Amino acid sequence: MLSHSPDAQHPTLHPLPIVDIMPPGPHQPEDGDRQAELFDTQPPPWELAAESDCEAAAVVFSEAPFGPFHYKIPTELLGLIEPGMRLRVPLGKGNRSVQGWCVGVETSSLPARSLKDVLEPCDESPLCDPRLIKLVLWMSHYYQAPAGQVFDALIPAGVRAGAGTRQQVFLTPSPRALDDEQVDALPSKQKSAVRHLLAAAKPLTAAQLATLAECTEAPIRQLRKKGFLSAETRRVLTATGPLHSVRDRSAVQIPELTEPQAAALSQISTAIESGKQQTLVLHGVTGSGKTEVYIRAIEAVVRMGKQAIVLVPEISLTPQTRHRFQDRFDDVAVLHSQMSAVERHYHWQRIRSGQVQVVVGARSAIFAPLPRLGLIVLDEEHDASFKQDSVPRYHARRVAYVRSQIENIPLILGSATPSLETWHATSTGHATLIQLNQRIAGRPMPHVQLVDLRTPGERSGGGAISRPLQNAVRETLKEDGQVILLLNRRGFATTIQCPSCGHVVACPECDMPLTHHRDGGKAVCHYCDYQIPTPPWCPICKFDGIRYSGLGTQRLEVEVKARFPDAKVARMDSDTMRRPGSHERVLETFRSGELQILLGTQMIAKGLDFPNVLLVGVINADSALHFPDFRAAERTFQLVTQVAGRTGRGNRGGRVIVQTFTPEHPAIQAASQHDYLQFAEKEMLQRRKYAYPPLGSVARIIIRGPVEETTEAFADTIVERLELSRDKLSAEVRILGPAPPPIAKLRGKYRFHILLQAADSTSLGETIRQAVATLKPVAKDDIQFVIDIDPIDML
DNA sequence: AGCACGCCGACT
DNA sequence: GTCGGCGTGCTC
Repeated sequence: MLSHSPDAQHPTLHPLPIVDIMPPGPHQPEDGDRQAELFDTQPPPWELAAESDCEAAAVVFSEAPFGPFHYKIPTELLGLIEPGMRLRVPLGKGNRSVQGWCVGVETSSLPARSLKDVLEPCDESPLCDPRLIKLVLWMSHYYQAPAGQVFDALIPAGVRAGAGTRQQVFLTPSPRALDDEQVDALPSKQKSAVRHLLAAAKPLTAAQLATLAECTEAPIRQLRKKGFLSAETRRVLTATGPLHSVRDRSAVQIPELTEPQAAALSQISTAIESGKQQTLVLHGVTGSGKTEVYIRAIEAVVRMGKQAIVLVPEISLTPQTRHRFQDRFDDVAVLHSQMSAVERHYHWQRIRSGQVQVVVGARSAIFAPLPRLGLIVLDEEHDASFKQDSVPRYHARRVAYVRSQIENIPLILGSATPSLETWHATSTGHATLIQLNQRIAGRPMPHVQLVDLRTPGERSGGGAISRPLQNAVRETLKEDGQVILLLNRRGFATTIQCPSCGHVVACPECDMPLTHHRDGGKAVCHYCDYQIPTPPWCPICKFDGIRYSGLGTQRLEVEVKARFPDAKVARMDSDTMRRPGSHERVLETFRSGELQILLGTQMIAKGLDFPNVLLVGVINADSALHFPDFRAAERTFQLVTQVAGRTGRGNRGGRVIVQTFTPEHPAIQAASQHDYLQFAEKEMLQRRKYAYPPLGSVARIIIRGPVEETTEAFADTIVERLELSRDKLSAEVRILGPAPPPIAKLRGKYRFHILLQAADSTSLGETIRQAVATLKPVAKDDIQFVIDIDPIDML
């Protein structure tokens, strides 16, 4: 790993650059000094041999040892090797040949003897330009992931493998072929072939030339042997078939901007013209027309001859979304998850060649190699899918910010419910706030009614659907309207809530809800492992029917079908939507009006625009609220606000019913009043109290192994080392755990996690880096650990 | 990850 | 005495 093995043994070479970029949020101290120290080690004696000038390539690998290691560029390869290419190099005692990524080429005085030679380049040209390499090195450092693995995340596998391409031999006339006398002396077939090749004025394959000259390949082989033709091998695209379709744009209607949209656009245009990095937060209520603002901003960028990236949550990448952009720009590359390796490679090449104006895609589209990037847009920036849950565990929002810094271009973060990180950045001057407070066409926000489930009369016979919601569904169906019912994620975390007063049993140290353990009468905190015996009655109101369980979508579906036997119902959750395309099929049926009730988890809360949805019901707002995660209130607010935004999109208005045991909770109150500001201010106080982000930094280390005891013991040793490195750095870092996470056992492995908190991400990162530097997974017990910087959930 | 080194037990 | 177990460390 780049940062795990600082280049201490090669002080005569430049250490790898670490991008000096501060994330958004509170100001963080410069750490240049501390980083300089990392490289400031005495050279080993074997390095001090006679020096001579040479060029060296710094190389990182995707597998251990991760490097960076340095290799001499042999004279025959001078000028052919550039940063961003893959190289084949010898590694280890046996000099086995491995592939690595070149991250730098340096001319310096080197102990030439001690370096091995690069064997060969694997690419004709770099797969990554210097700015993207800078981004890779920043990610590798910040997320503590091997740089080689970051490259693998950056460059699609299809591109690395050259999917859809083939090595082909191309023929060009050699000097001898230009000599008319010599050509005239050739046999007729050969003469004709040379003439055709000269006339073609471009390199041809043997097969092509044979067709042109109406001969077989035999005369062409003769010509090569006689030296009339020279051959070069090139990789070319051989895939056939429609790789991208062009849409008919003649009938496209361009909507007029509302006044607030025009005002927002003019602020964005100023930023674009400034030619500087700037972060703009477009806070627009659901249905306020943010996408049209993005499109206009991108049009301005395109007029300047530049290009843009639009990132959207995976779930929003529907044909409708891509058509909105394809309708307005000549050349849009849409990167979606169901793409084949060949398609991906094809679009990647098009993007890199500079012909694409706009790239639309999910998380990984932030790495699109546009040569003249002028703007990055992150729509629904609060969405959790922007965080990758495998190495490198990056957040596209932060990576987008860093890329916008490297490229020196504006970044637009858009949302109806901005993350508190983003919100906080607007109050510290790291970002500029732009508001869109009104829906387009003067439509009102839907009315939100809270149903207090603590009132016994509201619940009907122990079911999930209260009397008011049941009545509302009935009325809506009678009016030929459609209904969306939202049920929160499946209840694997069983929190303990009193059905009488709504109280939730929480940890005194972390303010996290305790969850009930199946295998004993214990209630446990998943942050710090605080434990108490499960209370038999409510500690506040003494009610003795305290409950522990959640509710599943299947059960709800049965209930809905029983109560509304005449309605057509469809269920949408991760279980029923496993097959690609099934998602879109259900939505299409719903749009057509064939279905009356759509039932589902969060995936139905986002971005759907169905004018006939007159009622949205939230079955259990509390299960998200009492999830053991410091972002639970934020999630609840976002969820309720977003799902409420699915109604009132036509001329018939719409309403929302939210069922809850705690209607007085600030997140639920604020969501019911469509009041983001109220929510953000209240929630910020909570975060401040416990120094949770954005008022502090959080990291998490997950340890997993097949045996519970040894896994926990390893977690304990990590904690010891963390404490040691914290004290050595005199960093103010709070270390919690190890504790069992909400998912304590996954795929047969026991899991533990350690949580770390600090005021600034630098000291937190450094504490982990040093603790883990010489630590390796216990291979014999099959115990592994993962570092998650800025975790987005704690499962 | 792979490969060497090295330090203890069972064999020709 | 040596062959071989796998714990530890290094790979430019």
